[in-house]
Amino acid sequence: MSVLSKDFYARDPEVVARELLGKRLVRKLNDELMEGIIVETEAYYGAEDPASRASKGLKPHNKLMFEEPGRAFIYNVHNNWMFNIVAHKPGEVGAVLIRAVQPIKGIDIMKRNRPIEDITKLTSGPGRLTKAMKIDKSLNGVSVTSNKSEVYILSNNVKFKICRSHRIGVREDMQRELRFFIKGNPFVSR
DNA sequence: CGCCAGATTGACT
DNA sequence: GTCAATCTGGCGG
Repeated sequence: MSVLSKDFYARDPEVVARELLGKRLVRKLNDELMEGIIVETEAYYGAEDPASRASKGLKPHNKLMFEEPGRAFIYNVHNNWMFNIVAHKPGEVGAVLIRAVQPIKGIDIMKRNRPIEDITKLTSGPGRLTKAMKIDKSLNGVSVTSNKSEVYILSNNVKFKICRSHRIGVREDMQRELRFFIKGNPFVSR
C-alpha cells in the first residue's frame, strides 16, 4: 500500500471523488493511529458551482481551493469541521469533501473522541468523522501526500460498486450528480 | 463589533 | 419526515 501522490489529486474533482472511494484515510496523532476506508465523497468546483466555497471567486478563506492539489482544506459548518482535499487540474479550482469512512483501525480511540454505541454512526457523516478522528482547523493546508503527515491517504485494493446522487445539504446544486458512495455500505451517511 | 448563513447533527412527531 | 441547537467565520458598519 502506498501513499497517494499529488498527481492523484491533480485531476478533475469528480474523477478524484470517485477514485477516493475504497481508499484508506490515515490519521496520526502523537503515538495514536486511526484509519478508515472512504465510503462517501462529494466533488466541488469553482465559479461554475453555486454550492462551492469558491463560487464567489478567490477569497482569503477559500484560497486553498485555488492552490496546489493534495492539501487538506478544512472549514466549519454548524459547529462541525468539514474535511476536504484540494483536487483540480492545473489552473483550475476544486476540492473533494470526505463525507464518510468505515473505521478499521483505532476504533477505540475514535469512540473515545466521539462516544456512541452504534459503530455505524461513528464516522458516517462529514462532521462525525472529523470529530472521531480529531480533524479540525489545525490541519488546514496540511499536505496529505506524505506518510510523515498527520493525515494522508493510502491506496487500497477492494472491489465494490459505486452509486451517485445529488450532493447533500447544499442550497443550490449543479445539474450534475456529484456525490459518490459505495453501494450497500452501512457507513454511508443517510 | 454585531449580525447571520451554513457542504450538520441529533432529537423528536 | 420535521426542527432547532450551536458556533465559526465572513461581512458590513
